[in-house]
Amino acid sequence: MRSDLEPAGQKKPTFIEEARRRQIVETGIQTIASQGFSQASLAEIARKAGISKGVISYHFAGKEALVDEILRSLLRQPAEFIKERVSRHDSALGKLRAYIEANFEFMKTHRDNYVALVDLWGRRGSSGGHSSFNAEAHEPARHYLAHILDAGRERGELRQIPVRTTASVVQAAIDGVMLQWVFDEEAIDLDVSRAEILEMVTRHVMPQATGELR
Amino acid sequence: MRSDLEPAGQKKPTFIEEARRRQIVETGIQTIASQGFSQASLAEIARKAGISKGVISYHFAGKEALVDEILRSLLRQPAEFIKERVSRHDSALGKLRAYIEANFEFMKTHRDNYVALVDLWGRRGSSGGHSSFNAEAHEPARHYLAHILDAGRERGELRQIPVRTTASVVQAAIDGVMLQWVFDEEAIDLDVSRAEILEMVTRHVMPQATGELR
DNA sequence: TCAAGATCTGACCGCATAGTCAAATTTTAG
DNA sequence: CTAAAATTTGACTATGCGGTCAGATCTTGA
Repeated sequence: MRSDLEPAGQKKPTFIEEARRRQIVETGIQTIASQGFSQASLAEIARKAGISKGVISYHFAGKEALVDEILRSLLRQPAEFIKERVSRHDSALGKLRAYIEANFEFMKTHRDNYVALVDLWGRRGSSGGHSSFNAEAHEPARHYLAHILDAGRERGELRQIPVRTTASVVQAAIDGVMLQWVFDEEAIDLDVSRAEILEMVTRHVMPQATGELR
Repeated sequence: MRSDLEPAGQKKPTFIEEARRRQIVETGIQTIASQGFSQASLAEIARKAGISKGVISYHFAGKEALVDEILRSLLRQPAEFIKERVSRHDSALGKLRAYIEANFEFMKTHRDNYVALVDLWGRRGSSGGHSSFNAEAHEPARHYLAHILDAGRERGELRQIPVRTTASVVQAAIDGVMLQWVFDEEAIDLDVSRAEILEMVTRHVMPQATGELR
């Protein structure tokens, strides 16, 4: 018998347990990306994974729990990649630019992740209320960016920008392009969009260039 | 008996026909916005509208057709509002700024529209393939913005920017903020975000300027 | 080796859904 | 006014879903 309710933290996540969960999550992402969430039934995911439907119920408390795990995976992967890239730089501007570049680089190699993510954006809890998952999901990114900007502003490296708002807008530009690209891959050139955002944002936060303090 | 297949165009959309369709579409939007698409069954929409479920089937070919009409409504309304606002200006910069401002103004007064829209973004056709609806939906906005920018560039009013890409990025920033706002109304101040985007975009497209206001 | 637990199977259940339809009711038009 | 057409009702069907479960199979550890 398995239980999600261990006394304190995880007790013993079996080898098989971990592997199966990973497999099911991964297959779930692929299924959502290729057929849409509405077609991603437990039966279909199980079929694609080559396992019985009961296995999913055995390893996950329910579909809700599986989708939560999928969402966590979709958010964790790019976050880790981006943080690593940002950490290679010291200056605020370098970090900011690396943040934007890493976002686009991850996009290019993980399209399915974002197609699935957009598909899950519309999700709500079973009850009527809003799922706070999405709200909490984008907050860390804003906070992380704001931290970078704030450090640069303190050091006089950047303009006196409203860091929280600027962080929000920078993330918005990235997300917005990603959305258009998910909807129509042909219509958006990620490299060109990345360069444009980099230029625009750099102009926006730099103290001099051609502009000056607000 | 009613038929969607008239010889050429609509023949005679009855009074009741039009009114009922409007009512059902509007109730559908409210239902999706308040309870999520997954809870927006035909039965629930009918209940909220105070009509029998069969009425929906009578006036719409199926749920797919209803959702298509809802999407068209969600896209048409802001588009009309924004175009009117933009048309009041003559300069490219004026039109560009009016475009951004009108987007945010419409958002503030029509939150349900955007909550519903985000909920419908993940939709696909019943078959596996991608719904081209979303792809086609954002294209007109990009085209419209690009037209404004191009005119301004030709006239020397704006920098030599890549108009299509800039249009895409400007729209992206708006959409991205809208998304964050839909997910977490408290976390986003639309007025502040609007001002920030206006400043950033103005700096980006202006030939020189040291960052002044309109 | 072998018992105990972990994992898996496939049939099954209850339920919500989209869609149908004959009959009832309302609106239209001559 | 009245008959035909348009509209509405509510019960009905078929389908697919998430979830359950008894029993089969595999893994582990002493």
